[in-house]
Amino acid sequence: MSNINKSETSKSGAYSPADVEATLYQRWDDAGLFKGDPNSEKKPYSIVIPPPNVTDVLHLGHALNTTIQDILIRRHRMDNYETLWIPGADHAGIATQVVVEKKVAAEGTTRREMGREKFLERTSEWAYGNKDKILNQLRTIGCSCDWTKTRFTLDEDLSKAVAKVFKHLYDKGWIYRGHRIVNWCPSCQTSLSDDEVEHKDFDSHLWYIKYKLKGSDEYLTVATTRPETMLGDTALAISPKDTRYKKYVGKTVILPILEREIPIVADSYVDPEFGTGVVKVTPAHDPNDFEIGKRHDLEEINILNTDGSLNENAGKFKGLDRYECRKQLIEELKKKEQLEKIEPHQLSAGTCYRCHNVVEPYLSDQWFVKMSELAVPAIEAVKSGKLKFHPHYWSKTYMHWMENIRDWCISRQLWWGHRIPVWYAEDGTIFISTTRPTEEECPGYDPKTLVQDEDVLDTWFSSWLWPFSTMGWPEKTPLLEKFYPTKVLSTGSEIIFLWVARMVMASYEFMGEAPFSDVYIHGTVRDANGVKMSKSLGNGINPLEITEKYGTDALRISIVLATPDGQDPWISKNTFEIGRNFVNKLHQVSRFVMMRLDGKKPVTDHVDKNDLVLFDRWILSRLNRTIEAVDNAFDQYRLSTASKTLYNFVWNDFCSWYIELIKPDQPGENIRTGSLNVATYVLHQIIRLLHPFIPFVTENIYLTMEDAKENTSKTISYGPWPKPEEQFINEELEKSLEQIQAVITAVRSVRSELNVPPGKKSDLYIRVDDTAFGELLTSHIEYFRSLVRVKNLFVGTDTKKPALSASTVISGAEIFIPLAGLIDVETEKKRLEKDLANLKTQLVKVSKKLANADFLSRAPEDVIEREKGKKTDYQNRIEKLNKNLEQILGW
RNA sequence: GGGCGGUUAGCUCAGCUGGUUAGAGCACCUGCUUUACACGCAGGGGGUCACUGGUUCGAAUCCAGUACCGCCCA
Repeated sequence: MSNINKSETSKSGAYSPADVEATLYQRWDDAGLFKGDPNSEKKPYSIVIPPPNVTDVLHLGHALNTTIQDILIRRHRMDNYETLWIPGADHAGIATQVVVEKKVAAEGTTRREMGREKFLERTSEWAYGNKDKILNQLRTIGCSCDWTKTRFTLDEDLSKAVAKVFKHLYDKGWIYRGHRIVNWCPSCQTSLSDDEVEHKDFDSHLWYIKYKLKGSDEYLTVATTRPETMLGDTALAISPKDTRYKKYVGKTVILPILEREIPIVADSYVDPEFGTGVVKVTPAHDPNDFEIGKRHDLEEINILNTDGSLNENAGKFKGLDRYECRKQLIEELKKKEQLEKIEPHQLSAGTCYRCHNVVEPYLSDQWFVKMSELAVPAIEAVKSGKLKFHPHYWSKTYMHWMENIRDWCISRQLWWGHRIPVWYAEDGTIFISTTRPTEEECPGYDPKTLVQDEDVLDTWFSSWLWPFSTMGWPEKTPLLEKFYPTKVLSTGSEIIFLWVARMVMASYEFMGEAPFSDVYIHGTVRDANGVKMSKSLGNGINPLEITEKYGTDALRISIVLATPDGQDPWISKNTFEIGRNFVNKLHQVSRFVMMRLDGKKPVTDHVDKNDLVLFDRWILSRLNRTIEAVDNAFDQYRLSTASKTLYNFVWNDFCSWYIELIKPDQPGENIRTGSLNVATYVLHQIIRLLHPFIPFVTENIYLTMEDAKENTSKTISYGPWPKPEEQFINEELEKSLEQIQAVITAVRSVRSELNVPPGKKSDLYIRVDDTAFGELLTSHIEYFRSLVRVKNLFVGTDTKKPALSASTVISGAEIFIPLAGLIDVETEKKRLEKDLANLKTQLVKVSKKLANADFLSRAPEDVIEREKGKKTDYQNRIEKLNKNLEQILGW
């Protein structure tokens, strides 16, 4: 013990996690502790990690999310479950390609110049390197993932799953190619699904443009938020109900600048209240206009290149960026007096979730998944309670999305990802295959003439299979057999649609059941001012710096303590002090216990019920209540509550009360053997309960207690997980202890307020209301003598108040401390008057209640009794205080 | 526009089935080299529970509305 503690305790005496953590992690990993065994007889408990994307570096959000998962995994590993936590990463098509394209650009080349193959080589190199980096960072925060099962969405097995799923859905008619308006990111130069678009509000304008009627001086004014799209206008539209414009339907106007003749149509989509009631119709650049165009058989004119610049259909604006075009076009309209006015306007526009540029509605041919039928079992799963969200209200968000589900655009105009397994013959016939079809696979066609789709699939099209593709599906693997479905998915609310919902749908379609029974949604990490932490704002905290400064355990417990169940945590750098302090406290108290054991083998698995004093029975009662509360919190996925419960038990009940009470009066004396055994037992239970939260310090204490630092087969990781034992819970006994605590606190308070030097001891006179309280005190004074600095204790129902003594009144007793020469009459008087005023307020309250006939007739009996008891107690104490005050005034 | 959260001490949060003298941590004030821990110990100050109504013998807690903050969807 002693030499071990030297290495882990710095000069100041504080715990030094750096000396412990890396070694223990290595030890666990080497021992194969994290491996999930599909042949095990134990009940399974599995989790798949929400794969961080390969462009990520570890941030506090990951730390929170993975700590939660590790807590759940470790808790169940201790509780005799066969646990499996599958780690991995996803290839993040858009994000990764953007990163690598930037690097390539810095070298003066482009992906097109490099060619597909070379560019992908380059991307792989970077992505695989970064993937290993971030997964290694998870080890630093103690994650007990089964690293032998690390998966990546582009792995061969997972790619097979993707291809199989594509073919299955295509054959079912649920994957189709559509000519549609999609969200186009001109910066990433790819389509996006609806869920990858983030809507943001912008201060913008409404431009009112005049369209001249053909062969007339009259004109119609149109209000638009995107004036440049007028270059693609192929009609104007009005509401059929709008009498103002009815007469114009069927006539034509001249499109300003391009001078194209376009018709005026009536369509019920038009809101007569918005703008002027006349809208321009641009079928190729607005989803609603696209629908109007279909209804009226309008031409679709695409005016944009893929990079957001104007194409040849824009006339003289060709080649200009969309926003430069807007500027010049407005100037031109002004010159031509075809701009009526400009009004300020709040605009909500979609932006790309990867690069945050404004996306353009863009007409193109893309692959879609039909979602309506996939959603059916996924909706039912939540309705029937097979799938539960924690906190439960997130199920409403999920349901709303599911019930209004729209088809999913899954093709991306990228190179990094799963290439769409579609081959086209010259006549448009389609064959599905990841590799060039063989002659048998395309009868009647020459395989050599087939051309594969250029595009790749949305990354989420591979991650929606994650819970089973990582376990080897479509093969029937032992892993799937043992560990599927998983138990719980832990994630933030922002990917409920993108990922969680889709996993549920895919799992029902391909596995026939939900991928997990519980979804744990944790908060989003914010800085000290409540602003979301983000790379772009630079307000993030690097978890690795925290582990260096405070230790991994401190990072973990702090972040869990700081994250309210179901809410967003606000975290600053000194948030982590709470965890550091707690970890140190635990280390210190275990050091104390070990020192007192003085080399004796500790009893850790039971207590001798025949050798217990009041305090021992009390801490056992508190311990078992704590175990119950912690289990209860775990059942409800309230990890913050669980951690706080343990924090309070350890710091207050165990350290501040129990240990202090069993400490011998004199430094040299031994602790009573029975109590020392209880302390050891309780400490052992504590480190078990805390191990999921702070695995390192608890394992370190365990190994020290077991004297097993050199024995690598020993570990706390396999439990047993403490179970509550009803027999130890005793409310009466807890009440007795509360009475003793009340006396101790009252004496301390008096001494402190009167500035009695802590070293000065005094006698203590206590006049009790009943003899039971008196006996409780006299029989236990030896245990708390040093806590109240008492020389001689005098207790009785008729104990006299000694001269010149301070007094204080608690429920059931009057306490006198003779302090001649230390009492200032004014101070003492003020103290008593303050107490008196307090009690009088309470008495008024309770008296009023008891004077209320309605209360007496309607409130339950026990409540009335309680109130009566309070009244008597207050009156009692007030009377005593008054007497003491009178006496003081006589001094 | 629709939906979902939130509003309790200076700050971050508990307070779950209505009855508590409304709690904790941090911060603040006082004292302390007390036999593990100053990353500590002991004591103390600090709150009209956002607002307005309602239900009830009784509301921080339940209901309705209002205001403000945040998120999601359109």
